[in-house]
Amino acid sequence: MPGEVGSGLPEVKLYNTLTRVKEPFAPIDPARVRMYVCGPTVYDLAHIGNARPVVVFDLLYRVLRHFYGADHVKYVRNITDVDDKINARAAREFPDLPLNEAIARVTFATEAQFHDDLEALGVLHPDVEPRATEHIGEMRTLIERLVAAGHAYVAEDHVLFSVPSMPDYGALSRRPLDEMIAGARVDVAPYKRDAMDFVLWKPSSPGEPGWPSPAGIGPLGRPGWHIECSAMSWAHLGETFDIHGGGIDLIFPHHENEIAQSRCAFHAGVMANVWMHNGFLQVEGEKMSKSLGNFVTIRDLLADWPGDVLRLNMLRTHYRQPIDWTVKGLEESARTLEQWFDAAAPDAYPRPAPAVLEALADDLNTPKAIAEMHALKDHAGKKALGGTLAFLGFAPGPLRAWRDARAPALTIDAAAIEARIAERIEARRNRDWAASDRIRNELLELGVALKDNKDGTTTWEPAR
RNA sequence: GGCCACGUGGCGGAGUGGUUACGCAGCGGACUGCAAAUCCGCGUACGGGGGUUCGAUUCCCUCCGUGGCCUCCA
Repeated sequence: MPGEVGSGLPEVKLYNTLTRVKEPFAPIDPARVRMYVCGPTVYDLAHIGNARPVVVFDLLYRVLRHFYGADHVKYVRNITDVDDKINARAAREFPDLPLNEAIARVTFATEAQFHDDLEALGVLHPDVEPRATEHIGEMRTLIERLVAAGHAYVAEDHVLFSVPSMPDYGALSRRPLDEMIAGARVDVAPYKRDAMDFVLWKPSSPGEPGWPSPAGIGPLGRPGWHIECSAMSWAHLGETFDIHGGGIDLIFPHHENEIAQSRCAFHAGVMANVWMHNGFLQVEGEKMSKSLGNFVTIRDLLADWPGDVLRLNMLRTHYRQPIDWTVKGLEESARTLEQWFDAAAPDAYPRPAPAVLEALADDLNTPKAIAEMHALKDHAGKKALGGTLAFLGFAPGPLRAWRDARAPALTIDAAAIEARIAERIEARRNRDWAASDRIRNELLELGVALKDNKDGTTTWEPAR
């Protein structure tokens, strides 16, 4: 069994937000490693910040598959397709359509865009990609259980989770309840028994998406924000599973509330054993926001860069650190990737070099892994580098196509270049350096860079 | 206001209680008619102030700065 002592594989260690410590990863069942990652709410084009968890947890997925076997890891990443932001966008975008039809258009189109983006980023498909609207039944079941157990109550056709009913609420975000209440800046809905209580289910007005409500509520309703992840992880991974991931901003309230719902519904001590959170992303040193005008979608970036460059740029920073997304960084990433592909042996199997794997096993230390890849390039590790690149999901084709497309169009054809080179070789033979340099400069003006090789030949390539 | 992160050399970015990160840029050398490319080599660092310690960039306190969460958010 991979991972056991003596197998030669390093131990997988992961930083756990629950304990705030890096700990050895021990799956509940090594034959069935289970991971859930919060996917997008499909109301708008995904931005580069959305890409971070996708890329990071794709890498973790690859590492886990390597350690435990591809058939022994189950990765679930959901699509949240019921949400008031979706409703608002749909009403704005398609004011003449019935709301439900407008919503279907928004979610369908956004999900398709998201999948296109991820395709270009080269991430693997999760094993299951459930949609929230396909799991309304599980949500109702969870809510019924919570009401029956006294962890939730009905008020004005809403169902609310009773936070005080859970003594250790707040363990993930480490927020003592009294402090949260003291710092609360929101108006508390009058039907809440406690300011911290959150919505599990709410009534829908006519025209809004609605489903039969739980807990004896008459009007149709729709789920609150957090219940869908409890329902989908339960449906596909069970009551308790190994890893739950997402962006650091989801720690509170989203993940805290997921934990509350799932643990109280199942009377379980844990929902997931390991909670992992990727850090935030800034753009050119500033917070990304629509008002600042620096809101960068994945689609925008893919217009200028191959997906692999975006991937590498994402992984140059450790996943828990903040990352500053810059054009300069992208240029450096592109150059690094080009060097690797130029050096790597092309026919290698997709498998990580041991030193790279060791770095990745240590809480996805990608900067260390990248350093090890540079070492492979420099020494007798060209085949291992190729295998590592393939393991990480990098393929040379798109980068080469991008590089070719990016080079300025040559206004001179290859035969003419060769003729000029021959001319220059003749000039050099005659020690006519002025003529030689003139030809070289003229060609450079035309976008052709000459290289005088040690064997006396001269070759050319498009100037960068 | 409350809570939580982060602050490493020109830039990006790991890591560690005492010894090389790594990459980019820069500098020097080799090669070259001169370059380019390539190869070899080199440098500068751990936000400020206290404390613990034989010794701290690494632990503790504090201050400053940046960012995040507390409301939708990856």
